[in-house]
Amino acid sequence: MSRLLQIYNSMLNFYGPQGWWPLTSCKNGSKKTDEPDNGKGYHPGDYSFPKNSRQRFEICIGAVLTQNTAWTNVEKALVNLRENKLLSANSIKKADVEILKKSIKPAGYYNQKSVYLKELADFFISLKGKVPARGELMNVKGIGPETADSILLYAYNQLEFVVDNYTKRIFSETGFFDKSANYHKIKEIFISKLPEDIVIYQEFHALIVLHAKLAFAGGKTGFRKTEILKFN
DNA sequence: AGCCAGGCTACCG
DNA sequence: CGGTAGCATGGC
Repeated sequence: MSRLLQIYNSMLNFYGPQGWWPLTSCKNGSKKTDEPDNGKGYHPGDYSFPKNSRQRFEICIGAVLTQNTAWTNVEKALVNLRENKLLSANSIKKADVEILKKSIKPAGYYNQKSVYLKELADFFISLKGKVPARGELMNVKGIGPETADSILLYAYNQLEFVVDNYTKRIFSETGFFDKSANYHKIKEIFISKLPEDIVIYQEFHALIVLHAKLAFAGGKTGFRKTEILKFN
């Protein structure tokens, strides 16, 4: 077993399954899967999401809205979008851009992100339900490597490992690769050391984010190696 | 009062 | 090409 897989198993054992991607429109065990959840919207241990096209699209726009932005702010934006009936590709496509901006304002960068959401809606509609290729996803303005992989992994259950700043920071400081390693290089390292398993890809990224949030919490001072090494 | 958050684009040399 | 300023809000 690779060291990365050992770390994954330890983290999963310690924190438990995270149930990413969080959906405001899912309620675990509920028959009505398109109604607002009264909890956080997570579905730990249930890998049957997204259950429909609307949930798939919600993951896509959440992936854009959370760029360099705390998820708590994204949730506020998603609630606003829901209240304004703007959680579907068709409604965002038709939406007045000022209404759209106002809805997503809590998630920040609303001038940029409103354009990104419009582009994303057009693209989503053009897919007609098909799974997008990574390259065409990245041709959509506002979708870079991480957002593309998040969408593919969580919205389309494709085997793409997601590399974010936390992943880079934690695993470079613990010697898995150099700090200068680029996105593709880091992604390849994880892919080469892990089984080809969607659940592992989904949970590992979620666990890394959770762990990083806790390890860095309140802390300016850099990441402490002992925090990740305890999972070794 | 700052610093930070699950990045990306555009532009710089 | 690699590097980085700018984008914006809310939480701590």
